[in-house]
Amino acid sequence: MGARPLTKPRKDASQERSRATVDALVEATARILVKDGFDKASTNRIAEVAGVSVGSLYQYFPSKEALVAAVIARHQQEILRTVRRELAEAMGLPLAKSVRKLVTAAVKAHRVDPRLHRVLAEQIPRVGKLEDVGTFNRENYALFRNYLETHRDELHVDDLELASFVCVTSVEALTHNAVLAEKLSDKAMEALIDHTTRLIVRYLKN
Amino acid sequence: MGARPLTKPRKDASQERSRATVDALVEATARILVKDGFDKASTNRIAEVAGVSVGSLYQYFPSKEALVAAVIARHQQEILRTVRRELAEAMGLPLAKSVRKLVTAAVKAHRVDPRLHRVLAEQIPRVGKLEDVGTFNRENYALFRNYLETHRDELHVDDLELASFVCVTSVEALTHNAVLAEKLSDKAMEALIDHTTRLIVRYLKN
DNA sequence: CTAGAATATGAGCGATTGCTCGCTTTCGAT
DNA sequence: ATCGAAAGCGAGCAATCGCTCATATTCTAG
Repeated sequence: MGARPLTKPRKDASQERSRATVDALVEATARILVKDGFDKASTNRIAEVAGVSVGSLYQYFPSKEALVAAVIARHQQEILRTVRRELAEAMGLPLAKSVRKLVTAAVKAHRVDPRLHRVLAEQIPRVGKLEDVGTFNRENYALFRNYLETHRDELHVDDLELASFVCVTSVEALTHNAVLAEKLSDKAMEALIDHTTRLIVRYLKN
Repeated sequence: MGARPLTKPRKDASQERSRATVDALVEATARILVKDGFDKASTNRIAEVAGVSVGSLYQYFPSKEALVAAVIARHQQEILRTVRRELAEAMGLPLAKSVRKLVTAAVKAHRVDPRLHRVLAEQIPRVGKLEDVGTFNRENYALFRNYLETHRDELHVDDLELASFVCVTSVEALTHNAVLAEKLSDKAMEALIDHTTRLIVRYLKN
């Protein structure tokens, strides 16, 4: 018993100096992850890049996984903020207009830090049971399901559960792949948004 | 000059004994990948599981990457066989019927070895520049684009390039996630196919 | 039968990994 | 000025990694 989870901080920083250390460590982890990938992100190197000793690292993070978990949490926090901001404006609009808002929101979310997002998407499955990740995805998912309920009378589909899965999965995949292409002009990006919107609206409407 | 690619076999096996060794190594790699993930697949362990010495491993594979590349190639080979079989029957049919065939083909492709497929999808990006992977994806992509050309008059969309991206990405993501859920009944699977077909057909048609 | 080519072996190298622990420095409260 | 707690340090350990190489075994062709 008492096997403490490996993703929780070892102790929390009370003084400001230590909070700066923690920040530097998370930031260094993110930067290494983006620049060189998961494998090259050793604890020694993270500490070095953060300008901190390994010992200090292990004062606040019980494992390498915990570091990555912290990076994920920070990134998701940022994304959720972005999404909610866009989402609020969409709720009142008619279906076609609001779907477009949602798609735009998804694009913006992926643009928060595309390269970090890519690495995390690839590596998250390997960071073991990471309760926050599942929670985060369910939150996104539930948010959209709730949106569908709101527009229920305008929809043709019967199974809202399935419809949510279809929409969220498609939009996520499309925006994810599109943003990672990087070399897209604004023109191309808008075309992508147009098509994605059309895809979803036609699927839902009758 | 002369920096030989790390994914090509070091030498090819001419006798049958050595061909068996190579097979055992690839098979062992696949099994470890599925059971314990990429990180746990050390060359020493692969050799051990294959019932072969590390030395023999390095006679045929110049690096760990080459091993994984071989697993990928074998898996893709199997998938391509599955897809082509289904695809041939779809070409003549009207849009609605043929799209359904294509979606079914995608599902079957993902069902060849779902758990291996998952690991590979996660790890492929890390196996460096792996020319065959890109080639494989483009083949899939081109195949569908070609299909769209065939039905051009039935379509509303103008930009076939973009339309291919939208369709392939969506269907791939939907089937991938659905198959990985694993606990789906046949009933649920059919519903998923229905919805995916509807999604694509409505998007394309006018 | 024999020689040489093909194949197989595994101890072990140098490098790197995640991480510990004894110790020092800095801080805040008195 | 003092002192305990908080924070920081970094040499270095045990484990593991990918991989080599000198040696041994098995095959095939003449």
